[in-house]
Amino acid sequence: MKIATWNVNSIVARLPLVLRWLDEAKPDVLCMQEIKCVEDKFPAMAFEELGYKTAAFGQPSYNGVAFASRFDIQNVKRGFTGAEPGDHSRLIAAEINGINIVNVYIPNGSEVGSDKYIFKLNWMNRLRLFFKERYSQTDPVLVCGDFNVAPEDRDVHDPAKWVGNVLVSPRERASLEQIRAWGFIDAFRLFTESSGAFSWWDYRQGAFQKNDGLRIDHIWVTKSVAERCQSSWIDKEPRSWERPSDHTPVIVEIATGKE
DNA sequence: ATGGTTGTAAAACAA
Repeated sequence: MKIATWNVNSIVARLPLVLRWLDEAKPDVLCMQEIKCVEDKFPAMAFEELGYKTAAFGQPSYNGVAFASRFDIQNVKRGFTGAEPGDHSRLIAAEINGINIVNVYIPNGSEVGSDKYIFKLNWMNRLRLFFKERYSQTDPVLVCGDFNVAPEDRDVHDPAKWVGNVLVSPRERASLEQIRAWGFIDAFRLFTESSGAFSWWDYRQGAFQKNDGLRIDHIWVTKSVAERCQSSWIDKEPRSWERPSDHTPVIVEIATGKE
């Protein structure tokens, strides 16, 4: 079973690339972030024509998360429990083929110390509590998405250049580690220890051509899922296509016993 | 370079 995560940066603008990638990479599940549209505008039919069911949680213009899956998408949960009006659409969870998949778009944070930075840290704390209240560490749980944090310096092309910036600041990294410590393992790091593997490159300054990127998109799994992970990798190719998202897909292959 | 690029949506704002 192949599960992928991709911040598509507008599903309406990116639909041709997303469909092309689904056709070529053939993941069983694609978790998307930044769909940037309400559910009514989500192009569900285009996914159905490729054999994918969908579930989306959107809002106008910003944020938004969605699943596309060859398997049934069961027990869909949109947003945190106790969500309030005006909350961003940044989390969608569901049970897919026996795995509890939580698809998140963690806030960017803008600048260290800003209101948006505090909002990011608070949102990450709510995410930590979401796992605590909803799942057990022995459950098969997979959380993936645009975490907007590079966990370590080896996840940054030029760490010195990023000191003092969001995505790498110590408080964000500590908050991310608190989430991970509930019971997650970074699936990508089960298979690749080296630096230089990134999932996002800024649109500016030819960052992609210089591989001046960050690894901020992640797939984390609980122990029972980790034991079934067969491989995990980043597919850089869609970042090189015309009119790309600034992110590229991260994939994990999980044994289900049905293959 | 207080710039640079892209998306939404129609002027800033978010990333």
